[in-house]
Amino acid sequence: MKVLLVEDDQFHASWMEEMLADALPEVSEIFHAQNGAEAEREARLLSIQAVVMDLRMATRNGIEAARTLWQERPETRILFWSNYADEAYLRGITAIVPEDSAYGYVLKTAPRDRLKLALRAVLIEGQIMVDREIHRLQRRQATPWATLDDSEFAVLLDLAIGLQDKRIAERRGMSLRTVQNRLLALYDKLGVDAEETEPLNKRVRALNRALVTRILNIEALEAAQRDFDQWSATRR
Amino acid sequence: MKVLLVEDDQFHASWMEEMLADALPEVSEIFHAQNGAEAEREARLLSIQAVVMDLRMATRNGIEAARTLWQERPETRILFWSNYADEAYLRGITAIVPEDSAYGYVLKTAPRDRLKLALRAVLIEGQIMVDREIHRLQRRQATPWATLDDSEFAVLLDLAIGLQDKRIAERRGMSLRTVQNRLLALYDKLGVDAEETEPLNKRVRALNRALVTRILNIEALEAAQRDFDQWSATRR
DNA sequence: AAGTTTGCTGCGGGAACCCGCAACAGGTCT
DNA sequence: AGACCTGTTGCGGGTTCCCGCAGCAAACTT
Repeated sequence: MKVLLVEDDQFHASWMEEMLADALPEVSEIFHAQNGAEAEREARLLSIQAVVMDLRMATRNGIEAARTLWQERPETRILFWSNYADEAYLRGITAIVPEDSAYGYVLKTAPRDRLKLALRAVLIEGQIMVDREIHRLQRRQATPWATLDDSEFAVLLDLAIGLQDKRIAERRGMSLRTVQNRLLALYDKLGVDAEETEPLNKRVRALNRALVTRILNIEALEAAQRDFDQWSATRR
Repeated sequence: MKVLLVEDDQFHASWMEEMLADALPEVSEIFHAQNGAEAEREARLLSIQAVVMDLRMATRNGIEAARTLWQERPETRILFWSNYADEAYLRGITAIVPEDSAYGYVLKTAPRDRLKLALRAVLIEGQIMVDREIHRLQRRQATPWATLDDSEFAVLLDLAIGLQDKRIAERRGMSLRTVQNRLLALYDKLGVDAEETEPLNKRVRALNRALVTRILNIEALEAAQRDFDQWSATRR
């Protein structure tokens, strides 16, 4: 079996190569890409069906690359491997994973055994496996058990790129007042104004809280901007 | 000479150890800390005067640790060593570096030679050395040569944590209108509304742009929040 | 010395935002 | 069927924000 390793940090790359050789004897060849663009090219060229993918890379990040890979060959198995337990990454991934594709998400800080387990589960067995740390680390200060639903998350993204209520309403096909209701829910769930003595600018505060709690990260902002630009181009 | 290496990624740590041994024969002992808190403890205990410090760490980041170290022993020489060329880091550092202290900032992607050079320049010679990549990478889309001055940056931080105009004015000792003038300058320099077709929420947009251009990062938000909490505690 | 620039400030108004109140639709429970 | 919950929408008003206009003082120019 051929495996493509996408990772721009050489130390992590060589550690992972070693790990692959150790954990998966059925791997015959390991290919290596330094960024998302290379990954897309190599996967196409070599008919890769098993990938270990870093998320944060300089030129083209793991989620974008994965989207392309899955568009071209939905049965590709991808194990995402990241330093950060950002919910934004997880949402980004689950938004693009095709029906019945195998994928996984492991932290780079995970112990050796768990990583090996994940490699086998995802790349060989075709299972889905997500490091539970990712959920655990969240919701430190945000009101607990308050998960954003998809429509709230969509509004959060629109808020984050700076759209006004009216624009969000247009884009998402809601009335102005509904958008504002979503925003109220967001302010509540993100803990805006909770136990604050002074009044704050709620919109900015919501973005701030979303970032600090890792519900969003900067890459998610960039991705949201691209989506919006694309949508707004088609609409005129 | 004793050197303290503060780094929570084991691969990077062992690479740096090797690099230190190779580049600086005058180093007699290398100590190792996994995070900022450990670093403060060990430096105090061992009278460390030369430090190589990662910036992004789990429990206590490099800038906070450096502040403590420099408070206790201002002549400490610190080489910061980071994956990211965020202007926010650089501002954070220059805000806390004492008069005539030696420090440096090198990217982890820097070639071997440049790293060795920086190690020697900062730790042995006591010079100041900043990787020029850091400035180069900035200002992709922000209006060029538009550097924020200190008071603008301060207002940006206040905006970022969600303060309203009136509060910012109180905190910074400016009139309301002056704060708003600063905000106008910020909107301009950050490229808010530049070549946009639709009207946006300027405050949110400003924060978004500051993050995307790496003038701010999430850690800077967290730090600003702590500063503010502290300030607001003393004021009542 | 008179003119010019630059930064700080108040005033005022239009737009956006926050949000309570109430009406209404569709689904669920008793 | 009637009571009830939940999500959507309009209305209205108090607040904050954005920003043009203008006055003022200090610094700088000619």
